[in-house]
Amino acid sequence: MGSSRPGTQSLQSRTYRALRRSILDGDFVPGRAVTIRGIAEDLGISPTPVREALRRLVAERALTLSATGRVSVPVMTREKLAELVNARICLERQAAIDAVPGITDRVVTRLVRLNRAIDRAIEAGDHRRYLVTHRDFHFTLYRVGGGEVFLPLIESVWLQISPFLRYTLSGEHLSRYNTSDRHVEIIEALERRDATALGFAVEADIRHGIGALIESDWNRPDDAVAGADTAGIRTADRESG
Amino acid sequence: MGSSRPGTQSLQSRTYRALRRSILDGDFVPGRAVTIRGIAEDLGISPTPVREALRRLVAERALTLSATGRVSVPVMTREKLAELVNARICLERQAAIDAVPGITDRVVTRLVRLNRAIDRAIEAGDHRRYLVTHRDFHFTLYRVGGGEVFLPLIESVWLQISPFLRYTLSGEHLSRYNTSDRHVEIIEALERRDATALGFAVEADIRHGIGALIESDWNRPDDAVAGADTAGIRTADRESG
DNA sequence: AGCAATTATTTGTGATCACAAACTCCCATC
DNA sequence: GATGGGAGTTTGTGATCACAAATAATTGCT
Repeated sequence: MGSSRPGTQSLQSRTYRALRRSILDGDFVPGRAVTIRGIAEDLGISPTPVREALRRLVAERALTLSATGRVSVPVMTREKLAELVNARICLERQAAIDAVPGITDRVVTRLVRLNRAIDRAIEAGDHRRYLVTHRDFHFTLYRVGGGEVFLPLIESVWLQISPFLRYTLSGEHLSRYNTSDRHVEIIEALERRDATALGFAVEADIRHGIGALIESDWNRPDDAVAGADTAGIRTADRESG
Repeated sequence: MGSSRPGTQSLQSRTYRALRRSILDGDFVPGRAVTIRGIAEDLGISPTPVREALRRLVAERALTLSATGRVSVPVMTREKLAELVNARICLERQAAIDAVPGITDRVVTRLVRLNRAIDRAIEAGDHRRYLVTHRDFHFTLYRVGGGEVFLPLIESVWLQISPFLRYTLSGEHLSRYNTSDRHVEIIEALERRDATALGFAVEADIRHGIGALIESDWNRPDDAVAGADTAGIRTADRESG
């Protein structure tokens, strides 16, 4: 329909995916406003599909909609972060446990390989690569359990946390709070097909990986980070002058 | 903006709310298709706000989007229902536990009153009133814990279960599987501010309330139910001929 | 009558436009 | 110099239109 060639996905869907990836990769700075026309111009399309993509991200709580209709990247609060950590523990522990019956050696091997990739990213100080491989590790595990219910819920939580990770996983934090050790626990529990141990390992991974950051100086000013248009997405300034 | 009077919410928002309520109240029959133009005509508005409202509900997994762009009410499967029950247990147990510190006698009194209203609805065989009061009971509890993270997640799960409840909570099922007893356990745990007991009570409520229906004959044909336009929403037939 | 091909209708998609609310910027005033 | 008001700009909203894909209806053939 519309002016799309057969086999090509809808513009709104591609826009959504591009924005979503940008958010997960940490390109979106909390507090900044995202305008429909701004993104539409950057992508060379009309505002219509952009509007829908943004509304979808708002529905998934990745972006917030102000009372005046402005879409912006949500600002993290301590209370919200604590809730998000709790939600991650709830959902991901269950998703991991549900995955146990479907775990094969092949999956474990892949997780081991991903874990090495995470270590390499940390060693190289590659912030973006760390995010991608870390995300891949977790969702590779959760996808085993099938999960047309849990996966979207977990993705929503990750989308809400991702813009905040930009502050915490940069620079020295990247090495300090690395989650590799806990991932080893996860892998060991998987090799034993031990659901209980896996649940504890996942909880420990989340709690110590992100939960430990609740009390750190994560409320840094926006100007500490720049270059938010890595994926061709422009985020308009909110407060300037 | 647009042609809305000041103080009036956007058309898309009101449309979303109307559709959402219809879904939660069980007016949407699984398997039926919902068309943008159909709803727009019923509401006397243009397709634009309806499209966005539908996409938002799709994002919240209340409706599904087929590969051809058709929006329809999702059909429940056993696997999906089992997952939804698990998700409810995960999320709502945690939300209830988080609510304990904020519980006041006033809240408990209100829950007791709502529980009586649920009993009255069951006694009267009032299907819709049961759904409304039952929902009010649970969300009154979960709202105490604040929860700008948990509440949307829980609402998403409820939206996914609601169209299915239409089949189970009608007729004799309404009295057989009533959840009043478990609600009493919840209230007693709240009076004692006992978070652990509350968690178990919530889990038992969900597991016995809906989980017990997994094995019953819930896959009834669509023609068993009619009159899906109680809230002025028309749902177009999917397969006809 | 049963079935396949064709036509007709419905439906989603994306662009464009008009409008009003919100925001920005600038200047006058205290 | 800080503050309040007003003009200009930006931005979201909703309606309308054109187009193509998908579905439904119909026709024609065996």
